[in-house]
Amino acid sequence: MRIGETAAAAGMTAKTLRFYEDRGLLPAADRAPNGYRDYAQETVSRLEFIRRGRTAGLTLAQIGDILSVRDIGLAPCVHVRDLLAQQLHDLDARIAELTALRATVAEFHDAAAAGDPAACDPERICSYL
Amino acid sequence: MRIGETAAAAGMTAKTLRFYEDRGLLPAADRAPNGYRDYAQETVSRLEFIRRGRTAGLTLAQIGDILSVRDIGLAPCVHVRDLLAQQLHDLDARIAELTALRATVAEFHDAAAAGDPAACDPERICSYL
DNA sequence: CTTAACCTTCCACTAAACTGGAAGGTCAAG
DNA sequence: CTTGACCTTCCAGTTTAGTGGAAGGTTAAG
Repeated sequence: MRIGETAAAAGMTAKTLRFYEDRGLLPAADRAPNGYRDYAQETVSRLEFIRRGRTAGLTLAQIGDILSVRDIGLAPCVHVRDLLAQQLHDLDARIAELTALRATVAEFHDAAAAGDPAACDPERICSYL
Repeated sequence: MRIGETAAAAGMTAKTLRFYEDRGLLPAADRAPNGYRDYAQETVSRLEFIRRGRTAGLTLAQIGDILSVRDIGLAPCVHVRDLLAQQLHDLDARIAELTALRATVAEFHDAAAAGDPAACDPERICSYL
């Protein structure tokens, strides 16, 4: 697959893939005889993993750490295991923060929904926003 | 409360509070006769809310939107309600992404933990990392 | 009455994660 | 055989969220 096709499959741009390669999140791609990057199908999964991590608020450096562990083939090394345990811990904390935030926003929403919607003219731009 | 004390209570720096004020996330603080900012106790909750949002990966602009709705006093306006519904939807999507990511990392971790930790000398820096 | 720890404003700088654009090569279609 | 849509490298600019530091005011403690 060429870079544009691969990027589109992962919902990214070709620029972003070159950037990720530069940052070490993607291994240097194979090259076609004409010099074009040639990606394997699995690259899309890798990119989707990166995207999930980004959406979750991880930095590219953190995602890179996780990927480098995966790339090693999951050697039974205490350091690798501990790194992953740390990542899990961080993710749990992040999920807890997000859940707390959701609860707070849900309270705001319920209070707003309790009011009479007819009290606000839908034709007019809301004067508050 | 002075700025440093308030910032410390929320786990931030005074610089960050001034920055948030500049960006409209904090209303302009009352001033003591000497010109120092004087914060109310509730400011800490507001800062904690901002911090939760940041940890969750929201931008300051998104957090500002939520806060401005809260500041209005939750008027029963369809637009306000819809904005909050959208925020809830976004938060749910983010929680789902994060949960999926956690599952993937947990798989890596379980595979790594299944190996024999004794196979790696804890004294040596892990050769893989 | 000076020192230290606060505070003030303002301006510049940083890091992360892209994004745009220039200058040029490749290749299938008309 | 040229046009258009790809691709290449390289370098510069943008946005977000701060951080650092200068230059100076305030106040409690020694």
